[in-house]
Amino acid sequence: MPRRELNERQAATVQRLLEAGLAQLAEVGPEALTVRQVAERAGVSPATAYTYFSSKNHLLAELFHRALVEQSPPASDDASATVRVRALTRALTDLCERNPHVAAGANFALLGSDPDVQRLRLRIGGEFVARFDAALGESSTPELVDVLVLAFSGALLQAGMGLITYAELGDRLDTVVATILGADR
Amino acid sequence: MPRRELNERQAATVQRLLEAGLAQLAEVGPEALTVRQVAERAGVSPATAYTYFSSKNHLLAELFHRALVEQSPPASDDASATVRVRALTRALTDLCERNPHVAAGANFALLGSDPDVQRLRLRIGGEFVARFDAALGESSTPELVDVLVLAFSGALLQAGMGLITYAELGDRLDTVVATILGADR
DNA sequence: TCCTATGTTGGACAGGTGTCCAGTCAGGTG
DNA sequence: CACCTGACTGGACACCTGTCCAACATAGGA
Repeated sequence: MPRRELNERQAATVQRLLEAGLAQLAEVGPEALTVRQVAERAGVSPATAYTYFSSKNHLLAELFHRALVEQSPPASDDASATVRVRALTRALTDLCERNPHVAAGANFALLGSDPDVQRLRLRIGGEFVARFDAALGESSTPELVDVLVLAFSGALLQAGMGLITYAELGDRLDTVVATILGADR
Repeated sequence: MPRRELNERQAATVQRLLEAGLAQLAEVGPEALTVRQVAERAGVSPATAYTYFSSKNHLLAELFHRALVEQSPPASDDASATVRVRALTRALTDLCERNPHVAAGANFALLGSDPDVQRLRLRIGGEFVARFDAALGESSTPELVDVLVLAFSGALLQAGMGLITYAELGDRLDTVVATILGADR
């Protein structure tokens, strides 16, 4: 499986698959999306799609991962940690709000046991930790980062399950951040 | 679909299905589990299984829900809210630790869009909220309950994804609870 | 005793997943 | 120019899910 070191032609194929995945996701949502549809949309055979993405979950997870890393974290230099962390959660929830299907797709895709999904899961988790740590700045402690990341994942989960909308998520997390950091600093 | 008001015979069938589900879950895990295997194990036809459980996810979610409500929350009357909340998280993580397959099953089952799953999701979410609220006692505020439930779901999620073990979960949540309640009360 | 409601069955169905592999096709190399 | 390597194809495969429905069995009422 040539998942490393893609040549130009392969990279183009992957690109087309990702774009087709995005389009298909927006049209039919993550559950109804099928790998074969995406392949057809990308003008590629299903076998080829499975050459680059080991599973539907892998494809969905990759779409989320791309969206995440393409959005660089806000470089807020406000004096208050609360403000900086809120800027971060806002940026992340806005991302989900703008791409609700991608977020929803990631939601169940990331639970898969496929090794490729596992890899992405770790990357995404690490990215969250790094961003919260950076936002906390000198206020950062392992405990605070941990709580923030856990609460944030929990919030994403609830949004993914449809208990709250991604729009409400932003406001709700403002309160959460205040509650966690409020008395503490 | 007679999902309400089961007569004795039906209740017995459901019971056998749930027990078979539990056994199968312990043997092969949530992903490899198939409805037809469970039906066979229960000595029942697949069609019958689908009469009572609208999907594999529904079955898994029901197993978790039963485990949850069968375990009554600890009636700790310690003076400190932190201690009481910790007693609660301990009880919950112990439950998951004793039934890791059930917890893992619930983990992806509860993300499903099946209406029956949705119903259970709300019930389970409500149960968490009620228990945290009770554990907080007079210290309870909507914000605190919210943060605790979010962090707790996030933690369950991470455990379900295999980032941490259910055993570590207990210790980790002790720290989380302290961080959230620590300065605040 | 017969009859009828109702729980259960078996098997077919459409559609999905992920795998496999012999075969095609184009571009760079000798 | 002929060749070969490597990306891509297409179609079959095993197995899953969830649905449907005519047929069957087995209670309890007439």
